[in-house]
Amino acid sequence: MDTVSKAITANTATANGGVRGGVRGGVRGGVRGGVNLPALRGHNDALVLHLLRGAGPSGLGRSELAERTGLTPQAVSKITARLRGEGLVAEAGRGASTGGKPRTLLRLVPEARCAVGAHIDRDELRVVRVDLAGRVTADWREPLDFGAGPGVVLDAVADAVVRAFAHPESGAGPSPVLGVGIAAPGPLDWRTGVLGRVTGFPEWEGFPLREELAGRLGVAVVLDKDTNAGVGAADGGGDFGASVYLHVGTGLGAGLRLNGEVYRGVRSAAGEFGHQVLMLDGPVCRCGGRGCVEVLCLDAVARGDLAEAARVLGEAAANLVALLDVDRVVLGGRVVEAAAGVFVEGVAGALAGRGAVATVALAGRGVAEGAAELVLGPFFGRPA
Amino acid sequence: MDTVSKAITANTATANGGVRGGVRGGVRGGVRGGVNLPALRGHNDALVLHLLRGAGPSGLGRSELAERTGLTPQAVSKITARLRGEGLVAEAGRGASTGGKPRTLLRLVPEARCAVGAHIDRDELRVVRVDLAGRVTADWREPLDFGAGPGVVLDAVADAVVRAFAHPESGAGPSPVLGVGIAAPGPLDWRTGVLGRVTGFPEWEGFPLREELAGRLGVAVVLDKDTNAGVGAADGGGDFGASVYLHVGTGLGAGLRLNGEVYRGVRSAAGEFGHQVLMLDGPVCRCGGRGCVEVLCLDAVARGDLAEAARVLGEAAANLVALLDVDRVVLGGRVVEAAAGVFVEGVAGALAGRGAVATVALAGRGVAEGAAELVLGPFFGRPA
DNA sequence: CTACTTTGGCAACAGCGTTGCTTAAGTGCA
DNA sequence: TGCACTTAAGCAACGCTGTTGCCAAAGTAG
Repeated sequence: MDTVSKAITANTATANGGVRGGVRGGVRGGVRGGVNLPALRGHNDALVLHLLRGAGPSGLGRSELAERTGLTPQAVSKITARLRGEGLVAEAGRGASTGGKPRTLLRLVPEARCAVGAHIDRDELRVVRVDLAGRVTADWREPLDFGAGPGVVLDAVADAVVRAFAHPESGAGPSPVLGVGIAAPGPLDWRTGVLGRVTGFPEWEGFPLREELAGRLGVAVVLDKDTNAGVGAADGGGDFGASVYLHVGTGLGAGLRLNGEVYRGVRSAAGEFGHQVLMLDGPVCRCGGRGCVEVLCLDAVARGDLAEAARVLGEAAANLVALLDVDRVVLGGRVVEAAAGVFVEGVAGALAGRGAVATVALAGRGVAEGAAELVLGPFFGRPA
Repeated sequence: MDTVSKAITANTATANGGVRGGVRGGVRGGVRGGVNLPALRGHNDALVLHLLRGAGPSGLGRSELAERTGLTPQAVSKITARLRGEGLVAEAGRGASTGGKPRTLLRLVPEARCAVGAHIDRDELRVVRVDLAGRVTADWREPLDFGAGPGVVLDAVADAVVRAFAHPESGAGPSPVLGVGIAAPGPLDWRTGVLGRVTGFPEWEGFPLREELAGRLGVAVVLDKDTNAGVGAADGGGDFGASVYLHVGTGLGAGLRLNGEVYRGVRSAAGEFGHQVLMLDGPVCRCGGRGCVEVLCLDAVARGDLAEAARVLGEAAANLVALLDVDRVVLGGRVVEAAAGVFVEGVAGALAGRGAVATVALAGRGVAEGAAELVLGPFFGRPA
């Protein structure tokens, strides 16, 4: 097992509440553990890779890396030499001189590794293959009947992912795969990878999707709610901001990204947005409550009053922005996509003066990209 | 400057967005930086101290520390030897044998250092001195007119804190002070320590409270909103839970604790709870909005309808619990304290079946204790 | 052509946790 | 009482990390 496979496997194990030590990015993360030299090295390696990823193809000089990491230039030289040896980093020409020897620029080699992301939706499967820079190098799309149950769906997903494994990178052959990220309808337990009671699909309750797929595919698999993958994709680069992804489809859901990390809550249940009460003693919702955003918003959609639906969504979003001091609100889902302008305008209106901007998610494969980011994130040192 | 002063000063500097490296607990934290050997050592030291703090006076064996940190027993021996040399850790007898040599227990020495916390309320000042275990070793209370402005208030706070500095620990003399934590009415910028526009007290806007106090006192000062200090105190021990502190006083505010850490948002403005809209197009609130929790709840209180106030508060709390997947809701503030039973019952009712419990905060000095915890937290490796 | 500045590698070093081994201090059984 | 076994914990040597001191390389500025 090479270093990278070990890293992602161990990281996944960490996500599972287990092992630590000796992994790239092993210092930060949920488990409050001790740090030894391999963990230290993994952290610094991942940090440098992360900075180079952010710099793009033009790259960064060693001295800039030193300044931004707080390490000495000599330490950066050693770290980058290591990473060049692994093929993850390459030289990218020289920068402009600032009065002395011009710096040698370094860049991430995006083709060195790749990740696969899959979005299991209620009626469709989307799979993407992305390189280390997060760029989509191939994508697939096919109909899927989520209600057909675990057996059928698992076959379809496994087939599509294996196809993605074999897909050649631009020019050369396929890169080593870091792992597979899966986005599925919630609720589900992110730590164990077991599905919960998905509304309308009781046959999935308790199904260990992550474990089953990992067994079939033989690589690390990370499973998360589609809304969490969505918020990860919508704002992949930001280090510390807070953003919210609001999904309006058959229901309303939210993905939260706080301090630059997806927030999942103590039971993986965070982001329950649809049943926020917005009108005390209002109309009865299918959840049994009264005056939930979902019933107010979707009823308005059903009546054809999109402006009212957007206003309701905006008010709920404003609550969320005020409570969590959020930067960005990203809207997505089929209802929004069908009338993006109306919804963005309505939400932006409610958010006026609160310091947050409303945008609309790129339709289609965004959630699948976010699923791939579930794998890339830990590789670049984000807490698993 | 001794190691500890250096640690807390540097940690405070980190809170301020600046320096890193060579500090206790230097590995985790907001700034995503490189890790060198001193930072690694600081992290492991802080981690061991944290575990010993949680174990209380009975202490922990070296092998348990090894297991819980993931480090080797030998590494733990070296670390604890260092900490014993600094007087922070001491032996605490022997544990029961499990078939071999019984383990030598180690415990935190709470008197080795101390911290001071101050709660600046609108009409009262409370100051506590706490030891490393978080126990209050002395507290003071005096009337304060926050509206008298920065000059008068600063004098009063500085006097009270200096008095706390000199207070002898039980038995021996005063312990070295790690720093001072200040809780003040929000809004304020936690990173810079500058106050914002506090409702009803325009003369405080833009006042650099943290800097001014640090200059006068000559020690590290951390400033945070009273609600953030409140949530820190309410659940000081928990490592990973999520809890919310809801304060009902002249207004409604919330402190959020997510993944075991106080969440402050991108502009230090998180926890804006009072103006969550709970009744679309409801009664007009002083904030200009309509149907905010604050106007609904406080109007009910004014009418003497505490049950309705509690119900409204409960519904808003339920929104928050659902959205953030929170463990615990802690209620505080004078309105709650005046009728704790009614409010706990009302909120607990709304929370039924959501997996969160409602409790009431210890009245009085709780926020000041939380302020002291702002200083202790970084010492034990919590992100500053 | 001659300073001067900046970059970045080489070599020696200090300090971290780890490994291998030894000693200490108990339990359990004959 | 004696012996084997188990667990705890320290000593010494070690490997590997980033750091420091030094020097060569490669530009700019006059």
